[in-house]
Amino acid sequence: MPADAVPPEQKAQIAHAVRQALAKHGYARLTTKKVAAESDKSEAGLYYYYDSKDEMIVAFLETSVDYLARELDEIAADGHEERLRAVCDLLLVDEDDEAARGVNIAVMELLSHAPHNETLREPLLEMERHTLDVIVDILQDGIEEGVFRDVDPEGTAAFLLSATDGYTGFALALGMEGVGDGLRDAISAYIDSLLVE
Amino acid sequence: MPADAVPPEQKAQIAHAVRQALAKHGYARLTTKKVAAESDKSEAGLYYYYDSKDEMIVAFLETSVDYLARELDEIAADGHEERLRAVCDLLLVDEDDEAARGVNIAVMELLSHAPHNETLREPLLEMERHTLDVIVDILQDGIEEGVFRDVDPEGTAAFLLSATDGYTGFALALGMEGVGDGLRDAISAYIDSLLVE
DNA sequence: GTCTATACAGTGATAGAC
DNA sequence: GTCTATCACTGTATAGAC
Repeated sequence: MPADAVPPEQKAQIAHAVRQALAKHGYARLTTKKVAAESDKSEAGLYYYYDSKDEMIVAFLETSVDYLARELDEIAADGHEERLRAVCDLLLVDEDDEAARGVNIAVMELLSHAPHNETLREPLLEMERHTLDVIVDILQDGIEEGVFRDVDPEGTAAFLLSATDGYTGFALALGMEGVGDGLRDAISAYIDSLLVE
Repeated sequence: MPADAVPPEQKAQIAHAVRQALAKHGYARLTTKKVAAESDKSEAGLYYYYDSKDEMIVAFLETSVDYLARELDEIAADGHEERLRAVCDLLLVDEDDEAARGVNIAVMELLSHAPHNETLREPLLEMERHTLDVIVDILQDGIEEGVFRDVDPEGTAAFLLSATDGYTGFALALGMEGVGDGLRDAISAYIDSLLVE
């Protein structure tokens, strides 16, 4: 079946199973058998809807992109400064949130494998690109309205997104305890430094 | 053979082959056949020295830890500010350096898989821990000597390391062109903000 | 649509010749 | 020490019954 013809309900179910399996086993050890085990279907049942394992992962990624975009969109914060803080807070995964941690680390693994897998690259690129754009927009608006200093929005956004992504990749994945709090404070202080006096 | 009994010359050769294979194929698609293809040995030849594929990867990681530690140690820079800038410059891989890029992305992938692979976790933890300590030391010394403001060294170091790691994971792996320059400038400006007036 | 059974291509690791 | 040959197993994907 063409991937875009999969019924939404089935797509959501399979994406969820991929999500669970990825969080449990990581991408390198992900198998269709493990995805099936997390779903209410057999392996063959999955292949009725998707033609390959990669397409199932793409379904998960597309669902994640939508979810993250909605989360970012629904942030209720007054003013550009508070919005920026809220976005960073959202992206800096709580190390005690077991589920979110596993999924975030898995996405990091997919990201690192993107150079070798064209199929996964596109949805991942859209995910990062969109998040980056959200931050850039906040910065631009804030600069125009005199909230933030006249910094380069693109570079500053890349800095913040790199830091939140990197935190997942090195501190969360390795279980470095205590790093998160200091990092949160440092990012908060950095945002302070972006404000006009 | 116990891993610590492998002759240094053989360890270096195998580590190099793992390095090449990882850069070409990534961790998720790494096979002993591909490692052998990058070396002057057969698959069985590799197993004469190491008892498992994971041990070969650990050999690569240990070699990388040593190499990075030496690079950090050999940085010739006057003063704490310049040292900090040099370290960040070293950690922010040049996107045009094909070889370094591939290896760095592969390490990121290993990092993301660490939660699911105990064997790899230890050398990776040491790698990140050591780099973090180097940055913390520079910051502490600089603060004592009145070069840097009285910031939290741990949090600030975590911020910088997260940013450089994250850059590899999201911008380099996805081939986001142009992000690197803006990020470099933003980090440079951040380091400016750490200095006393 | 969903299942069981299975084809078929690797994969990690070993045996045994040299 | 290094190789060729091979084994047991797992992985993706498909066939065909229901």
